[in-house]
Amino acid sequence: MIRILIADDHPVVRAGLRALLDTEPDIEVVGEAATPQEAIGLAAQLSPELVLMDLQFSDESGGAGATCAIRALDAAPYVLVLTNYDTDGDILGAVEAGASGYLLKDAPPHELIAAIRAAAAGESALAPAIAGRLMERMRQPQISLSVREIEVLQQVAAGASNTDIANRLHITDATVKSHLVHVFSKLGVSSRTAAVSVGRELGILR
Amino acid sequence: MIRILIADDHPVVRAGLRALLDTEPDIEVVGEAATPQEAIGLAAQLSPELVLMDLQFSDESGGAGATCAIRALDAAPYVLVLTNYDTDGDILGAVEAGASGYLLKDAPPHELIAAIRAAAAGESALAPAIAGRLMERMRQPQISLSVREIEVLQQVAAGASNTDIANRLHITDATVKSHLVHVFSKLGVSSRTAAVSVGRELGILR
DNA sequence: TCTGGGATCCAACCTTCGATTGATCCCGGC
DNA sequence: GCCGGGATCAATCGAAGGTTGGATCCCAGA
Repeated sequence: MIRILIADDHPVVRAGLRALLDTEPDIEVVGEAATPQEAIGLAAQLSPELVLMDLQFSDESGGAGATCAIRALDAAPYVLVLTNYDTDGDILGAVEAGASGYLLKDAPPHELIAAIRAAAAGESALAPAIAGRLMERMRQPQISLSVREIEVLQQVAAGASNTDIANRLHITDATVKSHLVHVFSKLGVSSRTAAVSVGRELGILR
Repeated sequence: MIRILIADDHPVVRAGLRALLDTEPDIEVVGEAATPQEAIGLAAQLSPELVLMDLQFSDESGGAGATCAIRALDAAPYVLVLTNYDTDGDILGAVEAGASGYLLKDAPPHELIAAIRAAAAGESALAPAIAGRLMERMRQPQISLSVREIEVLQQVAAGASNTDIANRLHITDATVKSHLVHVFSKLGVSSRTAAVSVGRELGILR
């Protein structure tokens, strides 16, 4: 019997998961959490074998932190991330936080249940689309921006002009441009708007 | 007995809605659709009294179009939009398409069921948060971009240059600039990146 | 030790963007 | 029918944005 805790802020999704999982004889849903905090508390209290964790919570504190906290518990349950989006940043964040798997909510039920069994057995379960993305990311050399470059890029994303950024960061606009050149080069683009777009995809920007 | 059609591309959500609604004696789920096209077809075929419609479908054709098509049917069922996000653009699109109500997926079940009963009775049902937003939007001078302007803005957000956009939309860059001038003016900005930033805040961009 | 790479800074060029003005066509409402 | 608004295009010009090149500083490693 696999004992499962569901953590999702949507009552509808919780009901759906429970309905889907109740048909499986070897799976038991032992609790439901509507917030990341509640998830951590219930995970410690109920000590399930697996936590089905949503990444997007309405209070924006996110499921990644909760995943991290749960994985740090004494009887650490496995965490299977179940989310709507397959952006690189989210995936990487979840994996780094210690998730055993990453599924999309539009996955067919049998895939979801197979992933649950795999994760409960200690294996890692990635949706095929996700696995592909991770591989692709591993293949290409790490894209890492310096702190300053990220600061500049954030200002750009907020709609600031080069001189705006220069004033706010107390440097000249020549320097801003210089930082941007490096950002462009690292992200493989050649305009500020494209940089913002790629930055979002990669999870550098929120 | 209220006969309902569920339209959502997530199996989990469909199961959840069905589970929640099955407990209500006067509500019957007569069908489930996983795509907007299927939703239109089943609505015509089953002629339910109400369609629970998701706005975000994976194939990006969107639930708004389906809502419009369903409302144009002979025995037009009411459409209750049920979605994750409360961005202004989505709400307005749904209301314009003829939705009787707009609910968020994180709404508590009793609220959902109350909304279903209200919508089936021909009343309009808005989640309180949504209603507030609509009110606020009505108060401040309408910011509405034309379809073409939104298309251009989306290209800008993706990082395209004016000539890129011109090629993709099969117009000249003079026209692109013209559209952008209007966008800037409507959004109260003076650069493409700022336009993207504001566009995101207003929910025009996703 | 010194050398090379990375981060930060700056300056002089060239290109693109945005403002401005003005024009035509089409469609729907008064 | 006339008017307004959306979509289309053109030409100009100054101001941003992007390119190239070079400067310093610091730290790790040959």
